[in-house]
Amino acid sequence: DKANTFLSIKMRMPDDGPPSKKFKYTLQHKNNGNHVSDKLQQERRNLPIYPARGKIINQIQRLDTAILIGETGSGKTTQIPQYLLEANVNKNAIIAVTQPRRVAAITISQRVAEEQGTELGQKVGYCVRFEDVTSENTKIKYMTDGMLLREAILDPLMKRYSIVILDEAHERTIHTDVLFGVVKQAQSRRKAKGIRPLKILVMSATMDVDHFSAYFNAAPVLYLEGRQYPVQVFYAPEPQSDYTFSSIVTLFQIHRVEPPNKDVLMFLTGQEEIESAVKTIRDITRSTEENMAPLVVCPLYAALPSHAQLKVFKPTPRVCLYIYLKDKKLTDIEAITEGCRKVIVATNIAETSVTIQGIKFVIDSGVVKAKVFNPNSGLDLLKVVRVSKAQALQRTGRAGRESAGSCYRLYTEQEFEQFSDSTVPEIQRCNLSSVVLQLLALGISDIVNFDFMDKPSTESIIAAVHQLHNLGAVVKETSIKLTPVGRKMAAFPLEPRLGKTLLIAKEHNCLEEILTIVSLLSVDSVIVTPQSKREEALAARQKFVSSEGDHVMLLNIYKAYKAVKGNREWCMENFINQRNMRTATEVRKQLHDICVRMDFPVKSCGNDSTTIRKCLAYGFFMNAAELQKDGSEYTSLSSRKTVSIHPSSVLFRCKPAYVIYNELVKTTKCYMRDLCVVDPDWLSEAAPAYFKKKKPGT
DNA sequence: GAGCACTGC
Repeated sequence: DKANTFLSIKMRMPDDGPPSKKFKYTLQHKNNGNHVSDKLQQERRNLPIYPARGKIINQIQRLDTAILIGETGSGKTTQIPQYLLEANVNKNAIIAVTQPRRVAAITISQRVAEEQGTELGQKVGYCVRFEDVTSENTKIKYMTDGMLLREAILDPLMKRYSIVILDEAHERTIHTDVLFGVVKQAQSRRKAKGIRPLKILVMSATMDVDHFSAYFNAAPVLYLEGRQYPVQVFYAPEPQSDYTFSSIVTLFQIHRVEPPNKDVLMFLTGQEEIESAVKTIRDITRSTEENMAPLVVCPLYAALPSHAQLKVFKPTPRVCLYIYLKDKKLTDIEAITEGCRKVIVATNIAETSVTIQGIKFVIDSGVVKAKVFNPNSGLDLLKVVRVSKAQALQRTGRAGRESAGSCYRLYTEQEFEQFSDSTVPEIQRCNLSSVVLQLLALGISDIVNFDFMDKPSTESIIAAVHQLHNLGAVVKETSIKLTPVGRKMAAFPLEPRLGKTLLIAKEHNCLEEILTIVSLLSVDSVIVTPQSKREEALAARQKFVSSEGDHVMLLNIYKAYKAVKGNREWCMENFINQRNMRTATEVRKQLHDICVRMDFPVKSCGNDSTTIRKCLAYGFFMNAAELQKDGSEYTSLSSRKTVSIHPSSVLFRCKPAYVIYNELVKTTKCYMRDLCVVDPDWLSEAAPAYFKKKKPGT
């Protein structure tokens, strides 16, 4: 019945006109087959960045550090490394170009290799986790920011690079933020030591230029012009109480008046909300009496199976003519026959990670689901919050990538003015234990005074150091120092607790099993429980269940998965997410290789699950809880807070006296997720000092 | 008896 009111929102233009000049043309990457060079070279010369080529080279030639502002797609990411290479600004050494995402590093390097007329992995290559496609001939190396950071642990001066380009710096990923300080330090140390100079190029699409420049010792800023398409912005005339409803209303408002070949991108917050909106939209199109063009509705979020994600990229099909022929004029039909409309209902995955062709309309709810971290409680909380102005702008820009478009903001202009300018950098929002461990491994001991562009709070740094201290990774002398244990932990791409658990497993000769468990804990859940087939899923899972907890069950699942060689049908039948299982297998292989390199004997303890649980207790003693006297709930041993067993755990409805858990999530209650039954004696053995006041089980 | 934004090593 809500559907009948869908003209209730009237949009109006902002007083000062659309902020459309911000949005620029996007380079379309096409594979041109065999006759590469001439056509590709011509395409390169046609890019808006091309006329600025000489100037850019000159500037970078004489500068140590430069900041380059240009919208995504101005061609800067593909062209600038090539310009520098062609003018040999890199002096025959390697140019590193970082990207926040794997897929970007891979696809961009493919394109650049093509433009250079070389095989990928030769002059141009890429390096991301699990994949190193470079050789000794590689001069331009695209890589994830996290990869360069990990390399820096082995070589803090980054000696193999003469130029480091930090691309998409405005995204402020935790890795880019740490790299800012690390490259700056490498540059000045190399200068002091008389080693070949290191040039730093920071590329960003941000408006926050002054902040970047000030941080890099007033580095000059180069601006890039690009082609642009205007996006008209509309605001809601009054605050909206139900953004999902308003989004759907707006969609149909667009759908009734606009030519149907123009697709719509709608931003909502999460899987459940998206699926319900998709259903509502489909129901309305089915039940309406109006002659509307058909709508193809596609949900899009990261957890969606990849085959369903691919639907988004399919060209929108031609329209079913018969719907319109009966009472429409021919002129109307012409407009309609260009295609029916596709509407994509997405999370913020469509802001940066996924680019869809043909979007002319964006509907922005103005909200996003974000992780909020509280350093005092150590609790992560997933909350629906307002987007930042920068994020809203990013969403708006998605409407103008190929031609002019429109963006409907489901908030008033006054509300927009209240949004924060930019999203709080990740480094100020999350648990820092991994970052602190990495910085210490890089030889940086004074973390509180490290040269961050935006400092994380002192409390969160102290909390991280504290955790590392409890794990025996650091000692506090005159300064904070990494112990041999901490040094080994830093070698693994794992959060510190999991890294420590591996080291313990080595001592207990059960690395074989713990490698599996740790890998499964560090990827997204491999267990699927669809609402519609809940009973079926639980029945299928029954054969893996263990009374000792979720970790042992995960191990059982992995063994069964390996026994059928990762068979797809088996995964379907057993409600196992094959994609995440494959990732876990890759993680395991990587961790295994590191163990071998470090001369760790990878031994199996067979079916001795007690040893496995003991290792987990030794590594996770900070995440332990005891059953309360009345047997109803648990008390966390570290914070003395009341916590409960998450209903997804195999231990739900069981009442073991002591458990350790992988993580705590706060929703309606404080829930422990991924639990393992432990003996209280193991906890006090693991950390006698930690449990000095009260020994568990006494 | 609950509910899982998005990346990355």
